[in-house]
Amino acid sequence: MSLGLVCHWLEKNKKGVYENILGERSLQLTSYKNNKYSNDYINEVYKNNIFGLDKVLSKIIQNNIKCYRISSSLFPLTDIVDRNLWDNNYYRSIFKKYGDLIKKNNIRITCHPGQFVSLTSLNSEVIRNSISELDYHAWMLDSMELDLSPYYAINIHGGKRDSADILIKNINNLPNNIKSRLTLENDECSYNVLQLKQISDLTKVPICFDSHHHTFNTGNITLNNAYEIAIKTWGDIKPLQHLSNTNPEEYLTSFQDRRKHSDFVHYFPAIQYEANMKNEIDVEMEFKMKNIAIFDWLKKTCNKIN
DNA sequence: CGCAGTCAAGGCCTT
DNA sequence: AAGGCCTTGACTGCG
Repeated sequence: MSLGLVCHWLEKNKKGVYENILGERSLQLTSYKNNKYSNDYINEVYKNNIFGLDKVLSKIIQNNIKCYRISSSLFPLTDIVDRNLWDNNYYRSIFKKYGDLIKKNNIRITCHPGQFVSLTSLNSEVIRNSISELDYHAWMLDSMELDLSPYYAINIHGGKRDSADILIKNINNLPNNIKSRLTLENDECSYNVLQLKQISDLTKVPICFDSHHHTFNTGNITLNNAYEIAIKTWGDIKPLQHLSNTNPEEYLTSFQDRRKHSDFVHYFPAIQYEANMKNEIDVEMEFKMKNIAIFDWLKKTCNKIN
């Protein structure tokens, strides 16, 4: 199934409340600075999270899901803790095992580092932190021995608007294990598909088309046109795209309500839907209800056909 | 145990 | 000026 799952797999707990089976734990900077975390404690959190990933991988294999975005917070505070706490042979070997499983089952793995990755900031510290964050994601993919290709995407946004020159320069200076996997996603405010196209032409970084974001920042081109432009940046590689929806009841309210992602699928642009049905593109399903939303959608479309 | 307030980070839009 | 949102809610302290 080329509908992609994003990070979490939800299941009902004993109380009937949906929970992420990954059981991801995090660390807080303030507590870290106050020496509340021993190395053992940090290691315990990392171990908990990496074994949580094993549970999710089992689920997606059982359910024939072929595209999965790995959570960016398996190893919290990577850029602050002693690097050896996460970049070591033990965790490498576990990721290697996951990589074998992933390749055996033909699963596409992607990552999407957070909004704090900005390669266009005017603050050099922000650029440094961004590269450090990207390095961590590339390390994960390297440890899984996944190809240096945007098929295994490290997907980011453009950051600060009107900074194409800075973005191109900083992308071209990235280490190869980051750059060769990088993809650029159109966003609601700063970079639409047309703007990314120019950057893509000069960096060879393909465009991860987000149909929801496009509706906020069209660049005066149609969704179908934007779709086609993005598709062409991928060459022979199967394009990666995103789908999310506005909650129907919030359709006419404020910008910030409309940009929020709905729990379930309400609509799927025809051009994306058809390409996905033909298995020409992978579509990551950015719905709050995760796997539940994917299967709810499949059930609904089945009912339509029958 | 449940609950409320809080949490590292960028950049944008709304109010 | 401050709050909310995005990717991905979880942690902490209090009663």
